[in-house]
Amino acid sequence: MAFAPSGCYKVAWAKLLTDGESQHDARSGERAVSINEEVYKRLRKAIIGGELAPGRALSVRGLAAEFGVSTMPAREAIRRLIALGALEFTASRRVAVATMTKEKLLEIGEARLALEPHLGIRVLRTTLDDEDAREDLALRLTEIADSLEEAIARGDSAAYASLNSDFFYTFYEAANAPVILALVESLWLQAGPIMRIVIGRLGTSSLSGCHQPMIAAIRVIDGEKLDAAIRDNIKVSMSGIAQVDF
Amino acid sequence: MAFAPSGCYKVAWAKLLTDGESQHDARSGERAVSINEEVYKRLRKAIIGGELAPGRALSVRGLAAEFGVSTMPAREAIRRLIALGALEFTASRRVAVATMTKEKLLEIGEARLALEPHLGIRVLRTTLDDEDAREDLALRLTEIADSLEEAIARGDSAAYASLNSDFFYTFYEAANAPVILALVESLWLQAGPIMRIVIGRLGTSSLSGCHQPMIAAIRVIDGEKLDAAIRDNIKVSMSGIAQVDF
DNA sequence: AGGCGAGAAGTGTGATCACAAGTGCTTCAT
DNA sequence: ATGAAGCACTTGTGATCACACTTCTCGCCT
Repeated sequence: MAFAPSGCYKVAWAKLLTDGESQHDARSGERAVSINEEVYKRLRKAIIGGELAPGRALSVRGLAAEFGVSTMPAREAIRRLIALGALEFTASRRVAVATMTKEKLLEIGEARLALEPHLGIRVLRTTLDDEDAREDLALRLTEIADSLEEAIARGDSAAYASLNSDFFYTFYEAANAPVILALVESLWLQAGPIMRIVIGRLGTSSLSGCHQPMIAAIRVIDGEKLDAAIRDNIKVSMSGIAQVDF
Repeated sequence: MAFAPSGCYKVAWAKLLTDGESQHDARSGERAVSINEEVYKRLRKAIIGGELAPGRALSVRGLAAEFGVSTMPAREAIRRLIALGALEFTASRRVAVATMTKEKLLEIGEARLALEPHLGIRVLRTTLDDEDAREDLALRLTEIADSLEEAIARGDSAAYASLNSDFFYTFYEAANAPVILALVESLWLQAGPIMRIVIGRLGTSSLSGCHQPMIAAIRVIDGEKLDAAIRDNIKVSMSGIAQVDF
């Protein structure tokens, strides 16, 4: 009954719904985030992490049942992700994870190349005169990169996809650029599902060390090197996706 | 009762709700678009056209009443526009047209400069070996540009804002790049309201002839000239906005 | 007369029900 | 056994109601 009408195979991330720290509004009542926001965030994480295959059917009622909520929050979360291009309607007006086409892939790569280097430069700019913040960021990124290397060594493509998104999220959030970040997030939401499949198919071995140049460029505050590192990273990802057939 | 709780001044675009060709599904039944889609499209048009001032309060029930629909379609349209950054929550969890800050403005300008030239190049590419399509596009753009000049001559900033968005929409849709277009659309949705105010304040006189270089570049299929024309246009718009205080 | 508190109206959010349309499965006839 | 017709179920969409919270206003008390 994994929030899809048919097929209904139990997915591993179903536990995400229960082990998360959501329901404890009894905790000092300091923050009352809406239910639909919670549903949205978890669904988004699942999509960016590639835990849902492209074309994967979703349904309002199924998602609501899976999250133990009413249909309304599930509806709003789904509509929100549709607006961001992560989900889409099938020919019969049902909801599914957006499928990838060669054209869409080229567009996503082009847009990522156009936008993400700007985030990188902004990270350097915001941390320019705050060495502590810069070093803290580098350390956090190194930590994630280390975990990434472990995932690569294990051939754990699921962990890789999740950690890879964590890496860029941590990095780009430091850019302090919510508008551009939202655009990039939309792109990641669209690329996440197929990315996960590609990694699983091509293996993680060729991805070792991909993130080190970025960290190094941050440490030495070299905008050109950072720009090149980001673009290289995007190109590697996108060319990897392009190798699979749709 | 213009879909806001207080203030409630009658807005000119209220007629948009009634004179549109929405309800006639009796017409050959070829297309049954959902109500929320209709509400969304009209609200989006109003926002991009700058007919709603930044900070303008909206409400689900007010919008529903204005459109003569139930609260559900209004809700979904509002949530969708929130997801795209056009609307936002106020401190008291009410919905309003997103306000502009200097930081957001810089980000929007940066993103537009990063993305829109790509759409321009794609327009040239898609019409490269189809002179008829290219000339047709140029003619349609010229038509809009002529109307724009009339609006400028009249000092009609409302018509200018609407036609200007029509111009770019017509142009960018020819790029056949839905993913990138969606990103740009999000940026326009965020810039629309403030843009309209700026035009109204600074006047339309300085904007004459802004669109001709783009049309000319299309006709001679000159990518570099088109790129420069687009960037110039964006810079003019953004510097205009930057002149006003928030 | 002026400040203030209680109530009324309005808000977003969530839940539930109704309905048309689509899907797939069962079942009956050949 | 195989085909198709019919039915049961699921789907998205829209409508309506309930509820907690904010805001505004009108009337009351000092």
